[in-house]
Amino acid sequence: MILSKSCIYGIQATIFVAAQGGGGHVPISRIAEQLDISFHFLTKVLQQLTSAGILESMRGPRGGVLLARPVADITLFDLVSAIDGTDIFTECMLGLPGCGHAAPCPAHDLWLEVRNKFTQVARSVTIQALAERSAELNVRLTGSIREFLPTTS
Amino acid sequence: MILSKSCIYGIQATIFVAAQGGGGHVPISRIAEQLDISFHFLTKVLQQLTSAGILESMRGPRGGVLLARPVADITLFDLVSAIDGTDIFTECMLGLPGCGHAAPCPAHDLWLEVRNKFTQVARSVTIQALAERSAELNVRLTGSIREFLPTTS
DNA sequence: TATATTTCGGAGTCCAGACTCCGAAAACAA
DNA sequence: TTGTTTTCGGAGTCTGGACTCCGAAATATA
Ligand code: SF4
Ligand code: SF4
Repeated sequence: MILSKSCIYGIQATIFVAAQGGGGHVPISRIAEQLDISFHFLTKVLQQLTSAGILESMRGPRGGVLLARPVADITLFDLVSAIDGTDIFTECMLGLPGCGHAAPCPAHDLWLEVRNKFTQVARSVTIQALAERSAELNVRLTGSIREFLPTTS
Repeated sequence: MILSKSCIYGIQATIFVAAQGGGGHVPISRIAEQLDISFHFLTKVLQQLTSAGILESMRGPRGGVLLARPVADITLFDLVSAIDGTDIFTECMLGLPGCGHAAPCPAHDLWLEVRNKFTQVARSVTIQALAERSAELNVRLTGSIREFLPTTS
């Protein structure tokens, strides 16, 4: 898996919050319930996003989290960086050690193209785009594929 | 890390074997020593490559492993598939579940481009290309970067 | 044949990521 | 104020990947 589970949960949750319209705070318990993620675990992931300035949180009744910035201003790159770090955008995908210290291996230019395209895509995909689509078809965010299968009963 | 440690070790070892010219069997103990990899661990990784038909092994004195196919015929794709599996070439890099069952998310086409480029590069990079270069500069394969630094003593 | 060398195969240890559990602090509502 | 809701923070458990260890099987050489 390219991205960690924490990261995927963070992305899903952020999309969900964005799709709620931003009227008020969304309690983490509801996000966890809707997306079928462990509440306690999701709590810690979203704490990372709040401390990264992507979400704002409030405690108490009617508390929860909301987006700290405009939806069009939050990209996949921001979320991945905040949770998994930026290594994935800077490391060699090949993983061979000792890079950049001597002449590059023959695959270098090709890998660089892949990595740059990867980064460029992550920077260009906004939460807004993802949220609009996921609002149309309310699927894609829940881990279950059962709802896509025709009901035989 | 995109590729597992096992996979990276397998790639490094295969390059090393290829760089030896293919005269005879190369003992795993020597590969492990030269590349600074745990011998017992590397043994298991190379067993995967032999069972995948990429390497051939022989026991006993003057035993070891050698390439089962021409160097120009072994690609990174082969090695990664044999050790880490093909998931990385087929999965969504985003990791969102439920894919392909309903309309794709807005990022789909972009991610597909990245994944296809990734696969294409992996298929086009041969062990021959990597081995030639690593034979020139005998570095790049050892994990240590000490040898790249100027010796002050 | 006897012996040294080397891969083969399985079992065990160690650690980080994934996930759980519990209590405390903050904020709203009655 | 009192109680309820909710995030915050830390500590604990579980699992798979990374790595170690040991004995057995195979093979070349003397
Ligand atoms: S030279 Fe480039 S492609 Fe080769 S191992 Fe280093 S970063 Fe990766
Ligand atoms: S639709 Fe495409 S990009 Fe979106 S989650 Fe699925 S595979 Fe990934």
